[in-house]
Formats: sequence, structure tokens, C-alpha cells
Amino acid sequence: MARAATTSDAFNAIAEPQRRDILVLLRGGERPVTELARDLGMTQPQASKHLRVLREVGLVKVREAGKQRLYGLDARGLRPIHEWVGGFERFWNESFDRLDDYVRELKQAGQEGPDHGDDEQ
Amino acid sequence: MARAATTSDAFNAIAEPQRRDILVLLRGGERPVTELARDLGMTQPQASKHLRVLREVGLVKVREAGKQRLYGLDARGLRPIHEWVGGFERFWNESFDRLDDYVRELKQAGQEGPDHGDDEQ
DNA sequence: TTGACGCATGCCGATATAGGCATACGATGA
DNA sequence: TCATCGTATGCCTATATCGGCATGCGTCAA
Repeated sequence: MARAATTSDAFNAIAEPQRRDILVLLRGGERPVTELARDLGMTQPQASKHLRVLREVGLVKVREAGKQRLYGLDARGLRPIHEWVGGFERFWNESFDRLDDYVRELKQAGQEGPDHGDDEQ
Repeated sequence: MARAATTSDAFNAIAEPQRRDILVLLRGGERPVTELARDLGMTQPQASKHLRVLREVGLVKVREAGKQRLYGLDARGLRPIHEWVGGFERFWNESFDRLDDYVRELKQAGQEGPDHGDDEQ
């Protein structure tokens, strides 16, 4: 096997910096391919290809407008990511040493009696 | 070129589902490699390799414990991701059609001058 | 020392990405 | 119809991933 397809996931799609840049730019509203390419300093084919990936994972939508194709943001696909990552919030808020303590406490609590509940996906 | 290195970014590191699983499991506390491998149904070398990537991007830390090496979570690297993705929150909260309207309003406002007042949420 | 265990690596193969460049295609206007 | 603009694709190369398998290495117990 190789790496998971960039189009398999929103996770994989946004792993590419340029694609992230595109999304950010798109927050400002719909844009035609060429404009995106220009603003981000990439070639038109490059932009088109990245947009294809983003389209396939559903992070952008296209709208025909005469000769142009306007790409717009569809951020809904980012929500799951935000939630997944958010599941770690308490862990980065704790300082490191204290985090270890915290974990050890959890373990003990788990062995001794009713738990504090906290787990999985 | 090829794809960005998996170790170049936390973004790239968590693009791999198995690595995400490891992180989730690690929320429960430190674990030795073999246990992780067993619980996640992967081979030991596989686990080691994924842990290496996670270690290189700083999402996990290791601690020697006799024959074992205990891997623990260091979620601090996830924070930037959470923030980046969080920058799109308002966009996935809007329904799609309304989002377009919103964007159009922004554009007009930008061209005409002082706005119509009234946006988001 | 020897042996078992826990883990990290090395090597190989299959796959697919991202970039560069050329080009095909649809829409618009002359 | 023809030229042109705006995009999407195709092809080629270099690179690196992930998985499988074997093996190297350090630690601990006989």
C-alpha cells in the first residue's frame, strides 16, 4: 500500500498546505480558478488539481458562471475534524507533568471504582 | 515532488487513521508498544513506525521503563490544528444558501461602502 | 552466558502524490 | 466559423508512504 488517498478524507485533503491556503482564501467568498492561482502564487493546473481534491472530499463547491467556474467554501466537512481534535482539548490545557499525574489518577480511579468516564472516538 | 512528509506537520501526521487511533487510545494513559499494537490490531513494527512519526512531530513522548517503552500523549501539537479548523466554524454553522448570501453581502458591502449591518450566527 | 522478550529498523514492493508542461474542451465574442 | 479566454486533464518524473518480513539491539531472568 501507499499513503491513503488525499481524497479519502478531509483529514488527508487538508494535510496539504496549499489546499489549506485555498480554503482560507475562499472564506472571503467565491473565486475563479485563475484568481486563486494568482493570489496563491501557483500555476493554474496546480490550482485546478488541488480544487479537484477539495471538491471530491466536499470541502468546496463549484458554480458555473459563463466561462468561469466559481469555487466556494463548504466548510461542513471540517466540522468532524474540529470535533475529533477537540477531543484532546483537556490534554493540551494541562501542563505536561501534571498531565502525567492526571493520567495516573485516572488509572487508579479506574481500578478502584466507578470511573470518570472518558474515552474512545 | 511527492506528498509532504508525514513528519512535516501534525496535519500530515494525523492524516493517517491508524495514527489517529493511537492518539485516541493514548488518551487513556501511557502504553507500551505491544499493547497498542494488540489493541489496534496491527503488527508491532507497524505500531512502532507510526509511533515514530507521532514522536517526530511531537504528538507523543516516550519513557523508558525497563524492557518496555511507554508512549504517552502530548496533545499540545494538536492545538494549532484545532485553531486553524476553528477559523471555519462560522461557515459550517450557516446553512449553505444563506452562506452564499452572506458572502455576496460581504462583497457588495466591500464595494459600496458602509454595510447593511447584520451578519453571521 | 544464554535465552526470551520488547521494540526499532532495514529492505522490498506497490501505489499515488505534487509539480511541470502541453493540450483538449466549453463558452464567449468577433 | 475562428480566435481566445478560463479550466480541466493527461503524461512523466521524483519521492515517500505503508505494509510485510526479517533482524538487530538492549533489558531482564535463569
